[in-house]
Parts: sequence; structure tokens; C-alpha cells
Amino acid sequence: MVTVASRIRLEDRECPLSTTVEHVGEWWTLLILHDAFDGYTRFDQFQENLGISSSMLTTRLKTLVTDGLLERRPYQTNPVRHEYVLTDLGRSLRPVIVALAAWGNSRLEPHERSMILVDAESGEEVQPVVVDARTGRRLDDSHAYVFAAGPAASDAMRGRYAHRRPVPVPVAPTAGT
Amino acid sequence: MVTVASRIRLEDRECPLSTTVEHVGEWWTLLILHDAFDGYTRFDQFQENLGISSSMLTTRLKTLVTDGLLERRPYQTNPVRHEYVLTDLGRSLRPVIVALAAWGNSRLEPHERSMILVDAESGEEVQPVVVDARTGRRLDDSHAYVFAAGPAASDAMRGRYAHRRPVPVPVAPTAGT
DNA sequence: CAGTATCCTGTCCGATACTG
DNA sequence: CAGTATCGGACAGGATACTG
Repeated sequence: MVTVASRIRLEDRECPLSTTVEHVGEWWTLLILHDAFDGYTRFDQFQENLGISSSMLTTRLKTLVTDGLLERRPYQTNPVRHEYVLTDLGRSLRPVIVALAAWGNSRLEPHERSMILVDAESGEEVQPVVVDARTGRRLDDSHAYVFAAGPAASDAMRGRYAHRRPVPVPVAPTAGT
Repeated sequence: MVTVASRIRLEDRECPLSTTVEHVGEWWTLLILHDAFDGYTRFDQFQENLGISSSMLTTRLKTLVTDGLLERRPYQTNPVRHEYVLTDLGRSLRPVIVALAAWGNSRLEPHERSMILVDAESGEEVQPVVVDARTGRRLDDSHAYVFAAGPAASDAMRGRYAHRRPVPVPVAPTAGT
């Protein structure tokens, strides 16, 4: 019953991963959001920063507004002009963007990084990591945390996690390749 | 000169966000990775869990192996059979998956969640948040942290962050919609 | 400046059929 | 069981042209 219903039918999936991907799955969506986090609000700013075609930008902005991630509001009235600002919901995606960017950076030496996250006051680079809010422990790649069926899990989802064997995450013996 | 070169040319982008999206941008890629984190390693397991077509699964697995996120290795030899296990690089994507799933869950009441991340021993649900590893402070939607040009930033990237105005993240006055 | 409309291409993806 | 090969549809996205 989702309106857009992207190419694979994710509506009938209950995985929260799919839910998120459904909203930010299009490449440009993420990049536009990133622009928004950088303080940009206007059509031409997005267009210039991203090099996106105007037609695509129109489409993506509409989706973002429809999804409630951006709010479109007039900022002048003679010829009416709109700007696009993050909603609370949109802002809540920040950790996702940060995590995504952090992974990209993690594959580079510090001096190779072209975009970093910094403390707004000190200007010092921050190291984004994902932790458990209660314990502060890193979730990283440790085996200490696993996905599991939640309260609202369907039978299918429960079946998925029925396997739960002793070895949670099989890994390749050596590094990559 | 990237081999796959997905539809929009991301190779010429230096944004770490784009880099990540280039690797996990395809819907199935993320979901396959998620399966791998859940301990699944075999073709038919992926296929059954995800409901993906075999041809697509083949393609995606190949990409994942090529990208160094999964390793394909034989687990039996009479008829040779392969399994797909996470490499170190692949495992390093876990925080990204977790962050993505966490956002999906954040939009639901706890009792509505069908998939959660739990402590493997206690079984207690964990609350994934993104923090600065050095200070432990949450990166959330606060204005305390902003993206900035890194050491390797191109002129374009520097230009992008030259604006840095007093208000880092414009927000909608009220909540959403 | 801030878009909309139209055409076109690439490719993601499912469906189906086939193989050792 | 673990895939490969091929077909076709849907749609993201670029390019271009047009509007107030």
C-alpha cells in the first residue's frame, strides 16, 4: 500500500533495513540529504553541488517531501520561491549518513580523506562509531551482538532467527581476497 | 575506469558517502550482507531468506566477491560447492547495517519491532547510536558536529564547505509535515 | 531563479528455462 | 543443490527544451 513501491516490493517486508533503504535507497536521496545537513536549502544549490539534472532533482525532492524528510516552504513571495529544509524525521537520518560516510573514510588513510566530520567548535575530526547507548560498548564487528526476532516478528522472521547457531558470524580465515 | 560504473558516475566523486553507496547501493547487496551477518553462507539460504531470484543473487554475490566484501570458498569437493563468508572488509560494514536498521526501528514503537539487535549473551535489546569514539558524545542530529573538507579535498569539495554559515543545519520550525 | 515536460538509455530485477 | 543464460519490464537518471 506504499505509494511509490520501488522496484522490488519492499512493502511486504518487515525488515527495518528494508524500511530505511526504501527511503534512502536512491543514490541521490542520500546525497541531497547530505547537502541539507551541510546547510543547503535551495534548488540551485543542490543542483550545483551534486551535478544532478534538474528533472531528477525535482523528482527526488518531491519524494523527500512526500516521505516527510524535507519540508518545502516558501521563502519569498513576489515570485514564489521555495526552500527545502530538514524535518525532524529527516534530521534523524543523520547518524545513518554519518555511518555511511565513516565507512567510506575508514578505507582511506587520514590524509587521503576529502570529507570529514568535525567538531563544530574545535574543528577537530571526530571518529564516528556505533555503540550501544546503554553500555557504551562498540557494536562494530564483534560477535557480541546479533540480530534477533523482535516482538512483532512474523513467523518468517522468527524462522530466520531460529537457526542461531554457536557461530554467529562466519568469517573468512584471512583478510580479503 | 571503475569496472561496474553504476548508473551515475560515482567514480569521479570523492565523497566518502558515494564510495559507500557504490558498494552497498544496490538493495540486495545490503540484504545479502545482512544475511551473512546472521550467519548464513549458502546460496539457497540467501535465496530462501530474501526471496531473490537466482540470477540476481548470482550477480550480486559476484559483485560482493569482486568488491572484497564476501569470500567465495569451497566447502565440499565431490561436486564442488561454495559458500560465501564475510571478509574483514565485509564485516566492517556491520555498523552501517546496524545504523540503517536502527533508523527503521526508531520509527516504530518497541513492541512493533520485528527485528532487533540484541546482546548475544543476555539477549537484551541494544540501542545502537552513533557517537564520537574519542569523547563518547552522540552525533545524532545535534549541530555540534558538521562535515568539513578533509586534507585530500579537491577545490570543489573545499568550495562546498566554504559557505559554513552560522546556522549549520536549517530545520523546519515545527515537526514534520 | 526554480522548476516542468519529454525523450532516451542503462540497468536492476523477476520469471523462466536450463545444467552438472 | 548451486548455479548460468536469456528475456522482458520498470524505472532511475541524463539531456534537452521550455516556462514564469
